[in-house]
Amino acid sequence: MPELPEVETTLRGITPHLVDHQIVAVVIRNPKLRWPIPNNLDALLHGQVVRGLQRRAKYILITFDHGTLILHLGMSGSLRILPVGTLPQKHDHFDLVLEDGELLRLRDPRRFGAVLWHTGEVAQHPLLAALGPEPLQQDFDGEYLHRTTRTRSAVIKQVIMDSHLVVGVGNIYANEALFRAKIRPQLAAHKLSLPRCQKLAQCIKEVLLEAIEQGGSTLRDFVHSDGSSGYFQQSYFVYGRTGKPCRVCGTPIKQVRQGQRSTFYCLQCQK
DNA sequence: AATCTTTCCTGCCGGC
DNA sequence: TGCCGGCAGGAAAGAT
Repeated sequence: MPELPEVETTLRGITPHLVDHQIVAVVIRNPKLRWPIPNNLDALLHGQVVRGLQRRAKYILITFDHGTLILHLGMSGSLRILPVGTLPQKHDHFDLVLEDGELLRLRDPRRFGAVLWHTGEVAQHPLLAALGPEPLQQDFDGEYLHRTTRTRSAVIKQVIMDSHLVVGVGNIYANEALFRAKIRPQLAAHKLSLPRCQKLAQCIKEVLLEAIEQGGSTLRDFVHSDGSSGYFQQSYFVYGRTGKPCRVCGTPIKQVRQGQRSTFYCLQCQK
């Protein structure tokens, strides 16, 4: 379940192992992800040097002189740095082998992830071109949220999870941010006042930043370890806590269904 | 068997 | 009537 904080933590973990290193082989064991992994990647990348890594939304972008490798972890993907020769396990679909004896390995049991190649300006890739602002950047703020929700009659939780409006807010952090902002998830987006939009934008930033910090401390050695273990053991205020007492007021946490997703909230704290 | 996860796509709606 | 933004629902795989 990689949400933005886990993608950011992964990016920070793998970056020093990749930047300035040369690709000596690309291994595709199963190309059938959300879209097929291009079968000419080995020819494209052999001998090329990684120039940099970035994150855009939940995409990891690996920059080369002649193009960009775009990775997405989907719902179940993880990336690890391992010594060359480490035996692949069942869902290890893709490796980038480096000249220094390490490799980057993608594991993705549910195969909703992606490995794509793009030449030219990566921001213009069809998957990236229409994305909204990054939640942690300054151009995402209460004024922006207020302005862009005036025409939106959908419920606020759905709207903050819309990647055209703002990227990187998945189900867990949408629930947590709304709790922190004391806003009912089923409120129509256009009914939120400017002050409440400001509060919500701030809370989205806070929950994501705190999760990134926690990821950084709990997953410091994730690169060589068993992947996601531990990361999502952080304690939530509402997510997954149906029927348990609200950590603020004690009222049992309610669970409802919104757009095929579970929503958790406190009837007392959120209005 | 239902549920959970991400995000793109299709089809439909109402407003102008 | 045609266009468009907005919105709901569906789809993908596998573990539990």
